[in-house]
Amino acid sequence: MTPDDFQLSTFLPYRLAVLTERVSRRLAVEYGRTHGLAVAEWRVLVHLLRCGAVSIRDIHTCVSLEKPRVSRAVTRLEAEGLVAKTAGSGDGRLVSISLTTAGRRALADIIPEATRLERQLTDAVSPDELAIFYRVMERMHAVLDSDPEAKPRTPMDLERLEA
Amino acid sequence: MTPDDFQLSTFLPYRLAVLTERVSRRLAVEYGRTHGLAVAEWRVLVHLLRCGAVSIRDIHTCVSLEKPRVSRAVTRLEAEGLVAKTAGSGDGRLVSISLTTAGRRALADIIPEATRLERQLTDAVSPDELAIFYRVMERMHAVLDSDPEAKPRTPMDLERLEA
DNA sequence: CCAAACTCGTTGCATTTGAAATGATATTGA
DNA sequence: TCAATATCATTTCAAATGCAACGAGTTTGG
Repeated sequence: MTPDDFQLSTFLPYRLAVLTERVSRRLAVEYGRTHGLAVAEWRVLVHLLRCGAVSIRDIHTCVSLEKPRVSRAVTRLEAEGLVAKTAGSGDGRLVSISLTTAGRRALADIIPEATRLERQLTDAVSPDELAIFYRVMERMHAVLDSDPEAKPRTPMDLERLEA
Repeated sequence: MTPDDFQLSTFLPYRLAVLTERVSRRLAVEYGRTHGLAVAEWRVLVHLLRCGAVSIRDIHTCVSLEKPRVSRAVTRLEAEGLVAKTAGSGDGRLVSISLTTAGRRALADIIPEATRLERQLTDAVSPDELAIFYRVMERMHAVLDSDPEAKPRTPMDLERLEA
C-alpha cells in the first residue's frame, strides 16, 4: 500500500473509534436522560453492583478509568446519594465505596435499557457471527498484550477469559 | 437477565470502548512520537491527502470531528507548517486547506507505521473472520442508522458502502 | 434591491481530562 | 525502632473538549 492509497474510512482504528463513539453516545442518552450520569459514573455504579464495597484503586484497575476520574465520579455519585463513602476499617488510606439503595434503584432503571440497546445491536447478526466478532476483538487484544508500547489490559478484562 | 447478573466486562459498549481506546492510544504513540500529532490532527492530515484542498466544514463532515475541533486542529497544523490555509477563491466564507510538502512528508513517515499496526491487528485472524468482523460492525451501524436517538453517520462513512 | 434566513469558520465559556504533585497512611529494611 | 520507600486518594494545573454564540459572508424571496 502506497501512502496515497491510504483511506481513513477503511482504517481499522478509525472504524473502531467511529462505531464505539456512536454506540457510546447512544448509550449515554439512556443513563444521561434518566439519571444525569456520565460514562465514568455509570461504570462505577455497575462495578459496585458486582463487587460490593471496594476502594477507588480497585475500581480504577477494574473498569478502565484513570484514578482521578474515578475519584471525581465517586464524589459526584456521593453528592447525588447513589453511593456511600466510608473510611476503610483496616487500612486508613483506603476508602470503602458501596451502593446506596438509591444507587441500586438507579441501576434497576438503567440496566434494562442498556441491555435492550445491547440486544438491539447483537440481534442484527447471527450468533455465529457475533461469536466470531468477539473472538476477533479478543485476538486484537492479544496482539496488544504482547506489545510493550500498548497499555496493559485491566486484570478484570483479562480474568474474564479464564472463566 | 436480571440486573444483578449484569457485568461490565461482557457488555458490548464497554468492550468496544476498551478495545478502541487501547488501539487508539497505541496508534497515537506512532504519530505522537514522531510528529507530535493528536488524533484530530492525524485525521485532518489523512483526509487532506485524499481530498486535496477542502474547507473546515468538509473535513468536519467527513472525519467524525466536531467543527471547533477541526478548526483548532487546522490552526495547530498550520502553525507547524503541515497545512496551508488560503482564503477560498469563490465563496468568501470558505477557507481552503491543503497539505504542504512538510505535511506530505509527515504522512509519508506515519502512514507506513499506521498500516503496519493495522496489519499486526488484522493478521491475528483469518480473512474470513475479519470480513465477518467488519460485517458485524456494519450491521451495528445500520441499527443505529435507524435509531432517531443516535447520531447520524458521516456522509463519507456511508458513501464507502456504495463503492 | 434588500431584509431575513442561512452557512461558514472562529471564539467564549464552562466542563472534563489526565499527568504529576501532594498529603496522609502503611510497609519495609537496616 | 525509625528512616526510607511505597501506596492510596485527592488536588492542582494546564490542556482539550463541546456547546452555544458570534461576526462575516451568502443565498433567498418578496
